[in-house]
Amino acid sequence: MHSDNHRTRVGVERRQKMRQRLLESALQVFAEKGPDGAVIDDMILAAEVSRGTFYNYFRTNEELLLALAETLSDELAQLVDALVCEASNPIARVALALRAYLHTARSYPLFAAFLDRAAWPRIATQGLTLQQLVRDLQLAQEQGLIAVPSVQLAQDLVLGPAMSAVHTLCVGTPPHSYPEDLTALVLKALGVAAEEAARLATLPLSPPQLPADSLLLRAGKGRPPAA
Amino acid sequence: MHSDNHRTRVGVERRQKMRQRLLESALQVFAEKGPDGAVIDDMILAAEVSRGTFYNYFRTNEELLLALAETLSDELAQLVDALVCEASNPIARVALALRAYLHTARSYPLFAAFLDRAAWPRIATQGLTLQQLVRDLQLAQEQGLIAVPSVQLAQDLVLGPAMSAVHTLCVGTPPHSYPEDLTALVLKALGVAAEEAARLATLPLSPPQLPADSLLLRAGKGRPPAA
Amino acid sequence: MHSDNHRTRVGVERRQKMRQRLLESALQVFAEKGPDGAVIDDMILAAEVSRGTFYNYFRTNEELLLALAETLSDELAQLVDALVCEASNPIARVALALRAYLHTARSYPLFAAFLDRAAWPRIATQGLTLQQLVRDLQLAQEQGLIAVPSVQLAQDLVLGPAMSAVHTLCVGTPPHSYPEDLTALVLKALGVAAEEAARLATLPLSPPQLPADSLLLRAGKGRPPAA
Amino acid sequence: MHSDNHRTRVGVERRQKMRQRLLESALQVFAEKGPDGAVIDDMILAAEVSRGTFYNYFRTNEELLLALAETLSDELAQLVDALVCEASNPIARVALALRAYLHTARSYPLFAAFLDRAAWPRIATQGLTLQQLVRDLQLAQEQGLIAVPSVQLAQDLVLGPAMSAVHTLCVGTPPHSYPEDLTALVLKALGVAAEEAARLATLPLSPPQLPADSLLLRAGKGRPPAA
DNA sequence: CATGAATGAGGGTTCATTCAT
DNA sequence: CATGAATGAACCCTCATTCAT
Repeated sequence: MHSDNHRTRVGVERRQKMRQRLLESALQVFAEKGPDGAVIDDMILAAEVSRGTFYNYFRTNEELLLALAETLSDELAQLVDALVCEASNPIARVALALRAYLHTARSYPLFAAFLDRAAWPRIATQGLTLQQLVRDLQLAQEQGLIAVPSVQLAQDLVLGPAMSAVHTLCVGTPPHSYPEDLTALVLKALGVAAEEAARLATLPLSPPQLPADSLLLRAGKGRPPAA
Repeated sequence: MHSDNHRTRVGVERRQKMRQRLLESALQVFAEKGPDGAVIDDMILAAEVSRGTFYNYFRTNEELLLALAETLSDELAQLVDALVCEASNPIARVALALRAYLHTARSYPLFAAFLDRAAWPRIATQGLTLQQLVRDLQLAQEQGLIAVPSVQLAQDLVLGPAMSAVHTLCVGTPPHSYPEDLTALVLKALGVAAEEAARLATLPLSPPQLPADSLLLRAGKGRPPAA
Repeated sequence: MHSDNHRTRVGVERRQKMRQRLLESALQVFAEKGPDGAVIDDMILAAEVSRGTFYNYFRTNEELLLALAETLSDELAQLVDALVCEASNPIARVALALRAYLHTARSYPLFAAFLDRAAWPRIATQGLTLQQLVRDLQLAQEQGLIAVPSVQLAQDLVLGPAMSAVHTLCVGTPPHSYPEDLTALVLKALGVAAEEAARLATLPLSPPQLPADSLLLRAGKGRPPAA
Repeated sequence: MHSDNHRTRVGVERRQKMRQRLLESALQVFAEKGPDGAVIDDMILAAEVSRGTFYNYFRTNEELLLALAETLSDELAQLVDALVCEASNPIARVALALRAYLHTARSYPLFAAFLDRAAWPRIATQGLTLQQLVRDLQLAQEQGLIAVPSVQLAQDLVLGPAMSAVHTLCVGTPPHSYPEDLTALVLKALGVAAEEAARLATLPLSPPQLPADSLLLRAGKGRPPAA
């Protein structure tokens, strides 16, 4: 029958909607209270759903946190990939990714707060789209684009400042060029020559592309990304 | 009478002992479970004291955490100060402090784990002896020893990698020269010339001096600091 | 849809039931142990509910006590009002209210015990239906039906003996006419002439009317009110 | 030896002092927090003694409460007896006792607060010197000085208003003649003729005599008893 | 005796999870 | 599926009591 398909499809859509609603609320709650301070009551109050509904979608708060991290990770990966695919070499990709990450954190304060409170080390390590970045560092090293004693060290030199900068973005309003400044200096640490670092850190950045139903867009209400 | 003084002194000493015992256990527990996973029961089990005793010394777990952070901060500050006082200029002091921090983290895995789980951003920001480091960065900038767009940025470039490296130390065993390698690259990021960075990152480091009743010594049982 | 209303209504009813069950148990427990001796465990044991359920209805034991006092106060007020509305003048109403109060205390020993243990001064003052009584005393004074130096004094002369008599009812079995005897003498104290006092203290008292779901009825299982 | 006696005597005196100090503090604490809200910590803080010392004098808080009630009871009895011994007949003694009780409550607010919070029904019944009053009521009835259906009823008509008046004294400042007014009306309730009641309620009241080390005097700092 | 640290039972409160409607 | 009441384990905190010094 046709109506069965219809019923099913409508049902699936509604399920998606509810799931997104929960993720959206979760982002706000986790950003505000941190992963250990947030309790299920906060979630259902924020989402204005019943307790039972929560459990129809997630079995624990931890599972919700992971789902949220995964969703954000995917969106971020999309956003970064769109930029990075244009780039010819690995170190340029690293520079673009780092800047995109910081710009996103600045444009979406909830995202930044979430990263600042929840991400480290629980999340950052395990997923938040940094796999590609690590691979690019590896390639850059192999291709002689950077000169570091070890790729591990390169990671600490990229991720550490990134993390720290997210915190800075959360508690203050650093100058407009902060992402680019930081990127340039990080590249210098990796052994890129000063002029090349400056160039790579200021490559034109096409405006971020987020899917229409993006969590960041919905929850963030983001400030307009810097012109 | 003399006995009153004696009684008082003995009492004070015993109180100190118990307090240290609690701090010692707390370091282990916080290192293992993190500040949000640790409950008071963990503390009193680890310290083998009664529940009431806990409350005779600390009103909440949070207060214990702060006391612990303060104690560690003080010890670390002592340790760093002893090294740093020899240094002639601010940027050399930054290099020494960073290396000392990482060496300490490597020598005392409990300390590293504590930092990795508890320190960011709850602790690192507010106290863990980084005040001096921030001041030195400021001075270095003023004296033209480093060249960064802002001191805030310099902070992110020092503290971020430090934090990240502590995590690396916790989960793996990077090469022996990791602290020096990282320090050299961080200095390069700050604008120090490569040779000067290498020199500053390998200044001789006198062995760490900890007070006899040091928490690190007692709780850490630390590996022998690398020769 | 109709089912939503139904579901809601059923839910509300069940909530009411549970609340009444808790109040009923609370009356027994408070009557037995007093407001300061009763702990939440006593409540949940008596009501045979879980600890969590208690907190779904009341946040603290004190809040339960207040809710109970309010409920009893309301029932008592209803009961008294039904009698008193027949009365033509304020002093007659005072007499009827006083007698009704004592009869109720005698008919419902749990109520008496509760009053004896909990009521003074925590409850009596603030609510237990005595507002009307105070107003009637005021009116009586204004209309010259009683002659006392102050209404405050009149209050002490009515409420004091009432309270004291409740205690007497709790610990012994005074003669059948105790409420009427006491009422007559109290009226005399207020300046009512002896014969008039006797008359007012023995006006016919229609049988008490309690709502079907009355707490007194359910918890008290009351002795049959004296014929 | 003589010194042994000396040592013993000095010791006994010091014990008395400490005991009185504890009782004095206890009166303040019980008056403020009530018997169920006061904890041993309150006592030792108020008395500025150590925890151990408390237990050298009283085994529990309840025991302290009883000792305090007994002490106050004794002092009150002394005070009342001194007045009452002059009185020729039982009903005059009742009047004097009631007035003395209320005057004392007014002069010593801590005493009044203690009675208001602690006395009923825990204390009043069991000791606070009302034995004599009950006996006098009995005698008065036997001698035909009062006319009440039962002595029990007479008790409720005297003690109830007394209690209630203490509360009134605690929360407000009734007119100066309140004790006498109340006494006169109570006597009328008991069947004393109006003029006789007025006369008995205004017999001259010699100033209260308290022992030099009276608890009331020390703790109360009493307002000067009304002229 | 005075002291105050140590103890642990008792009681309060939260919150994740289940389940009947 | 959505709902929200019921549950109880886990935690937090207080405070009476003991006891070595």
